[in-house]
Amino acid sequence: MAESMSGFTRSHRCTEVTNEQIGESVVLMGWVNKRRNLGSLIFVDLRDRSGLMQLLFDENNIGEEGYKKAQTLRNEFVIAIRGLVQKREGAINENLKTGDIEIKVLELRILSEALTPPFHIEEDSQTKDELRLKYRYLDLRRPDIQKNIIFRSKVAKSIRDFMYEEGFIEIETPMLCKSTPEGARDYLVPSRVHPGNFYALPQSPQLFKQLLMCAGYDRYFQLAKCFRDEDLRADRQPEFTQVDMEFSFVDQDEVMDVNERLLAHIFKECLGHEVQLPIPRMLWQEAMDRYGSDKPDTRFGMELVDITESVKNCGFGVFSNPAQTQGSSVRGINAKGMVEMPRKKIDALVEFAKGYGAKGLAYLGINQDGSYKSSFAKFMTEEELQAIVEEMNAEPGDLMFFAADTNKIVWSVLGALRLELGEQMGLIDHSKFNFLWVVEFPLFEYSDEQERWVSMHHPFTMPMDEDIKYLDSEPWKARAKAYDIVLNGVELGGGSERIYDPEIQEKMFEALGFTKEEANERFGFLIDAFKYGVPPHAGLAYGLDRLVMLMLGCESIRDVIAFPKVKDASDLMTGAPGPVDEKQLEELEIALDLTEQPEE
RNA sequence: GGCCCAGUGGCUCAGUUGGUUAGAGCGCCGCCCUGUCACGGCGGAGGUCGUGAGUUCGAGUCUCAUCUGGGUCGCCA
Repeated sequence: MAESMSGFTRSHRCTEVTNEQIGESVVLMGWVNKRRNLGSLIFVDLRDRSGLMQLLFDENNIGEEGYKKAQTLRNEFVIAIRGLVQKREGAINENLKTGDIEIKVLELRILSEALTPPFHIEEDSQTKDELRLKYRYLDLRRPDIQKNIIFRSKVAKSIRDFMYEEGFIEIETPMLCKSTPEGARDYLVPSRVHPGNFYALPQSPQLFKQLLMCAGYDRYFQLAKCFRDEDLRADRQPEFTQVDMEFSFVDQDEVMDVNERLLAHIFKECLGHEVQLPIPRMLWQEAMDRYGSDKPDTRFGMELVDITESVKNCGFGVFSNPAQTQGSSVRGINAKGMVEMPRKKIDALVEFAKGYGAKGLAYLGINQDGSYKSSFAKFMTEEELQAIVEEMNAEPGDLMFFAADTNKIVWSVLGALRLELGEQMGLIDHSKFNFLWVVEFPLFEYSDEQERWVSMHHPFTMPMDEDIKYLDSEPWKARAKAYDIVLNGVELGGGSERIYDPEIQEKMFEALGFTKEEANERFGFLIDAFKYGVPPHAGLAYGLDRLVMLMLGCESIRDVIAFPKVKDASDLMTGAPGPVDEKQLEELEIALDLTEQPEE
């Protein structure tokens, strides 16, 4: 039977009580973290979000009835106590912030009893995710998760402080939007009032923030919930939070400047870490050539080397054929000192490479005696091999891996292999925060699925001035005034200058294969808005979840989201998504046509 | 949609080449204990080995299917 807390007013959180209060009366409330019953003496570690405080129950202080009640305490009971702060008689617990004091309890109320939880409420839980997420409300009690969630709040506040200071206005944009089939899949919301019509949940507030610039708000920001109906990853959830911002009357450099200072502010404020400014910039092309990735992890080297020229005429067809093909290449990375890698491990890396589209992965090791250990040396002359060794800057003891294919595949394979080897070889310093701007992205990329050119960023991204001429004829050559901010090989955010010239916008739509009617149907309101006076504008958006994850060194964004979803985008705790009543569907005039019968 | 990994008391795990009654630590329950803090001592309960087929004299162990969770490729303007 739950007792009332009436008459009790909490005076402190557990770790807010200090030696200063010795002799004073305090009222604490919280959860029983641990009880140690010594017979005529009971110790209880009381837990709240601040930490732990030891309570002492002694029949001489609390009386016979109170002591009996204390004997019934179990883990996770919610209690309120009144007592006196005192110095510990026994040993001091160095592991606790409050390790040299305790509360001599004079009165106990059991506010809520608790079942034995299905797993221990403790730091560094080894419990399966499945169980943790089903009982997320218990998982969230764990001190390390609480630390993460509280830290996230601190980051959010730090962002708001900075943005307000810089003259940004926080404005909310709608959750119920118009579906625009460009980009990720939309989450759809049926309209009751307009049967057969649907809202879409925003993938980002992109169009609204551009309209806010049209409307003269000058500098806008928002911590915006965004939704994408795509498959999940360790760093991807179907709903996530963006730090979204847009500026008027600025160019790329000013956006980058403000954001560098924002990042420096957050890291200083929340971690006490100094971010070295300015953050280095790298061209997209350079990032791909050197790291095989548009989000390079610059915490270690092992860069890609292009050996296309030197294998053009070699006797190994796997190399010479792509080397002679436009848009293909042969490149390698050098795993220094790894020639002793067992064959089994090498084979595993070959399989790993195949997962990224490679047909195979060639390797060349130089033994200490100068002889080769290689999958292809027998197809080449000594001179040809020597040329490769020289280009790769290799010496005895090294093991090189090569990919030969289209550039796209070569980059993707070696980029992934580099990260894998970097991790395996322990080259990555996990205490580092390496920021990097990647700039001058291609404006378009070819979609094999849609068999047309699509925007790499979005259709409102401004081409680089000197590349506008390519829009009609050679779109693949056009670069964008777009920039990504990368931290430790993770894409933190991205942005661009936007098109505000209707002529260029029209050319963009043409290049993307939209007819005027289609463009009007999808984005008419934006095109119209631009006819009424639009300032040059640019913006950027970060993934807040990823930012917090990286700041805390977490492996998954689920560790910094209070109620995350699992791999198939369902919520193990609430069971969402679930079926709805017939009546609800009738109101929406929706009939289901399920090819697969739903489970019971 | 593809590939890889995992599933054994409440939790985390062990379980040999297929072979008696499936073990441990923690937790839980009971009794004892006045300075514990990984409290200690004694005793106890608790398992259709994710599920379903199959191979076998015999399956936690082997095969197939399936479910659940994780990672990843595709996908993510």
